[in-house]
Amino acid sequence: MQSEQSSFFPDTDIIWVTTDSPLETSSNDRELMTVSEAAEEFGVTPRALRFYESKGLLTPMREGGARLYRRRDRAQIALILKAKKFGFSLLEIRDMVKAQDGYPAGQSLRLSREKCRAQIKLLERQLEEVQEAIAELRRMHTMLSAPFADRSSLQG
Amino acid sequence: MQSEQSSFFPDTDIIWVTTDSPLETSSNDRELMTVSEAAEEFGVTPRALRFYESKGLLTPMREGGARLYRRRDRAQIALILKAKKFGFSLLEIRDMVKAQDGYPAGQSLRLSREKCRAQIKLLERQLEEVQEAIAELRRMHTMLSAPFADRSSLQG
DNA sequence: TTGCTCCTCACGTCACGTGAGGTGGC
DNA sequence: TTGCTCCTCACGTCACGTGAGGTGGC
Repeated sequence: MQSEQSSFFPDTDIIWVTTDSPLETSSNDRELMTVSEAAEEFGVTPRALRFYESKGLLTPMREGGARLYRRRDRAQIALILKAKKFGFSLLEIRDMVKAQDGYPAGQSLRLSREKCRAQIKLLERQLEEVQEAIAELRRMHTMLSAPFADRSSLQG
Repeated sequence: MQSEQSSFFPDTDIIWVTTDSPLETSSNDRELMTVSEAAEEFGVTPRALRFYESKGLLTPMREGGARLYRRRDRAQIALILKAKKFGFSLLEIRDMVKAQDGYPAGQSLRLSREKCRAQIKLLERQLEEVQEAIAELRRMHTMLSAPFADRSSLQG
């Protein structure tokens, strides 16, 4: 459970995922926000934010039952969405969130270089799949629609 | 329910999705195959094929309960997987499968040009997302891991 | 009889969507 | 009182995964 490392040089096998600015995605620097406001802010649904919370990714304030999202909660949301974009599951993200606790600078997700590499590989494969699909759909769209039309006179 | 069209020139707003060869993906020209054999052939699980069948996408032969996949069934599987790669849902694919009934050449999926265009747009958006994610992960991987390391001396 | 493949339920998973029914403040 | 947002169940969706329990032919 203890992680003994050099006190000066941090673990080089660990990458800390951060957002450039705590709230890079918006100019909104309000102290507190409701679910629907925060959801709106990040282009997700209130349901999604409640769901992330139920999975332990988020812990907003409460005021008589109602959720209130502080700046740090919103920074956390930004990190979650970034990790999701990277293709990580909510379970993986939860672990990355938990692992940020010991980190002094606060808002950042712990990610091993190994896992980073693996994720790049995974996304690269996805990329190829999508590129192939687009190419084929374009070819089909360009071609005459009917399969018995003479295709030989057309370039793919 | 009736589709009245020019009898000579087929509907130009319809694209027929086909596989280049009935069984392009394999050199296996056996008459009949079991679930696990067919699944193996296409790199999917037997469960997936049974699931597609339960959704009305597939109708293999039966021999005393056991499923037997003819060449046309396997050609159908190839079409389904192609459509899946294009990003269509099984529900959409089912409709495309149903719409192939009136088509004389048999194995092909009906797809409107409009929907084809929309799908290309959708995949293009996906592509950008994935490309951005890869770029950012690569940047992070290249950079020194710690957020308090001096990044200014490194190019992204 | 053992081993292998096949089968049909049927519940689990992942990331939410979608009502249902109820509360709180202007 | 009406209207709006908030809340908590809890079931639905999509594309399968994963046993559970049973059958059939070599």
